[in-house]
Amino acid sequence: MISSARLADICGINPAQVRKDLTYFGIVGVRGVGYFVKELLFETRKIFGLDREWRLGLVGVGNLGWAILRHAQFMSHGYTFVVAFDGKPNRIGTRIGGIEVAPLEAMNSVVKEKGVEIGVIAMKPEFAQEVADMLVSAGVCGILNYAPFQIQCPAHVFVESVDFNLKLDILRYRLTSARSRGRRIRSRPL
Amino acid sequence: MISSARLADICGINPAQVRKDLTYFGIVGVRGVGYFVKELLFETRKIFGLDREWRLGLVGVGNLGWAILRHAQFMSHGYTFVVAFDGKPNRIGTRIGGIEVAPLEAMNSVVKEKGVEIGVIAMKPEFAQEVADMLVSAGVCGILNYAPFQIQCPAHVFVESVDFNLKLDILRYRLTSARSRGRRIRSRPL
DNA sequence: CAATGTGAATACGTTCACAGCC
DNA sequence: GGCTGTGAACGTATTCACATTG
Repeated sequence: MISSARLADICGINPAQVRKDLTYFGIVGVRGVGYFVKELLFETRKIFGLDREWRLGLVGVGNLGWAILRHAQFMSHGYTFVVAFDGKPNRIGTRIGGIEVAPLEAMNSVVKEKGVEIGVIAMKPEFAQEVADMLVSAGVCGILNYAPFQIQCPAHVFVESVDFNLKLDILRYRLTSARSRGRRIRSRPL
Repeated sequence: MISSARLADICGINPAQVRKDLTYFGIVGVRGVGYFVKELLFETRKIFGLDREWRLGLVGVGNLGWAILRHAQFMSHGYTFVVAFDGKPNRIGTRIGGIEVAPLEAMNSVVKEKGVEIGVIAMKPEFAQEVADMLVSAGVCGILNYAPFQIQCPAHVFVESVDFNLKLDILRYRLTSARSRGRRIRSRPL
């Protein structure tokens, strides 16, 4: 068993928050004791869709594509890359990490055939929208976009974009504001 | 000039929000007219530390490291990679995109010599902490961590981690909750 | 007793609305 | 007239506090 206090401590949040969140998802504990770890794991995995394997298709097998696949193999949790697509002829037909590299033109049929549910875009930004359109018309229900381009999709397709620069921006902001704060304190100690 | 209404429209938020945020940073507009675009750009760039070049050092020149460098070259905004480090002997001494690859052991001296301010970790998770410690003792003031490992650093060093899986988790959560919501609606139309 | 479940209290972020100014 | 700057109003998220229960 585990208490909300311990969970909160691990996450660095308030115990009441943990309890509120868990009840929101219908997870109840035992008064005076805590929550069943096993139930907690089972339910949270279900909530995040980890109770089944999602079928992913990679688009673009450059450096980034490779890195994503490696990462996926390292910590595969609830998803599998079932196919990869690329535009470069010399890459077609090769296999990376046991996954077949198919031509972009074959996307429509291959997505249906292999049952790809989520498309992962790792292309140059100039092709991102084009590739997204192809994925949508091929019938994926979600897109994970790693290209530095704001892609546009119909409402029924869920899109999440990974911005490589966002965290760097945050870091620079925090570094600059920390410095100017320091300066201000020195000159005007409130 | 540009109005808060137009800025809000572009960002998909409320005009009052834009004005509140801008005044927070001391940016004031002209009543009845709007904000000076030039001033806005100048000030916001300053806020995000884009008014100068940050000197970055890459640690790990595998697929991910390459992808990060490529990305940086593509949209270089306020930062430059001045050096790369790697543990593999066959990579040392080579140059990737005009940047020298130095051995990990040389980090302490090279970071000081080249004036590296932010270290970018693109190593396997098992080496992430070790490399972070090296960067800290070499004197970087910030770390951008791409490895799937929660690194621990002293308080004076700012750390931001890029989680490759977070957005995929969100996507799966949204997809599952959308489906169960749909199911519920069909069986119990409220 | 110890820790949950939850209404009440509080804090916070967002939006409204309008006086003030160009 | 039009748009800013901002106090007040509002809504939502977080935290408190305590009755409740195994």
